[in-house]
Amino acid sequence: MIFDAIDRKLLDYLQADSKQTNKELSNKLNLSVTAVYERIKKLEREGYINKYVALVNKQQVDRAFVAFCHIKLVQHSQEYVVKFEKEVAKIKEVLECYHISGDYDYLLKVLVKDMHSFREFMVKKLTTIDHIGSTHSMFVINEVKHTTAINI
Amino acid sequence: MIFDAIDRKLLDYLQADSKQTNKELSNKLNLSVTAVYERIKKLEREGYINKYVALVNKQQVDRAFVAFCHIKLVQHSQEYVVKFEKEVAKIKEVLECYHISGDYDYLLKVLVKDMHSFREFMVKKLTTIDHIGSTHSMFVINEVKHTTAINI
DNA sequence: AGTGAAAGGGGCGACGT
DNA sequence: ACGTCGCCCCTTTCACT
Repeated sequence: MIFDAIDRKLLDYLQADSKQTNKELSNKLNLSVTAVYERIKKLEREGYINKYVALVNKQQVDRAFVAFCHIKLVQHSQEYVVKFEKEVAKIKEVLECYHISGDYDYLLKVLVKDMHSFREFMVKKLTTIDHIGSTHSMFVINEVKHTTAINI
Repeated sequence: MIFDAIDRKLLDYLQADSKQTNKELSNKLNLSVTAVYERIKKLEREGYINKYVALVNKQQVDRAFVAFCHIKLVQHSQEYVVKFEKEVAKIKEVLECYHISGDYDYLLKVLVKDMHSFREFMVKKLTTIDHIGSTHSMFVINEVKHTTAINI
């Protein structure tokens, strides 16, 4: 499949604002509305675009406290790993979880209301998962940059 | 302003799929189309919804290699901090940058094509920024969970 | 792949409850 | 705050290039 400079621009625009009309996009890209429409459908069909979502302001919904948690398992057997990953994915405060290289096994991004809620999260949710060896938490002091847009 | 259970559900639906029509949403919420419309406009107006975006499949656009970089500055003077933050925000491979507590000052999320591109990124982009003391990189082996949706 | 016209549906405003 | 009505515009398809 062809993926040219126009497609790249289109993805750029859609990653910045998916509510633009095809007409607006057609102006920016110097194409007809139908051409834009066809290209977008192609990008969706071929899996370039996963989905369209609304991004919520975390301060507004009382989830302004962001923490990253490093986690080490006591053992790395298949059984422990699978179980941990299954359990952690269920926790709603955990937006992201990565199996990573380095001193720790996992890195989690956690969103809660405040430090008190974080304590609750640690005690009642995270550390109730079996086989966790040790954890190390880092708190976000300031969000310098945060985008969902991949620059292609 | 009132923010009830229906608004919560609405945000939930829109965070999962923002391309749903108000008609579909009205069915799920047992409301009229206009009521849904008014509520969404209210959520946008009050800043609950920041924006609507397309989420791109990183494997499809050759950015499947994800790394987290810890960074320590040589000094923490206002000048160094401001300059570092300004420079790092400009780098297109850096999707996220957080000022954090702990041993290191910053945590970066970096998206590149492969290990070779990562090296290029480190040598040509990141470490050319002044005042960086030390860095520590962790590579993502597996993405266990990754969502943009905040569970309210 | 791109264009333009035509049909169908949804966004959005006015008004009513 | 929610519901009904109606217009306009956008999405989507079709025929043609």
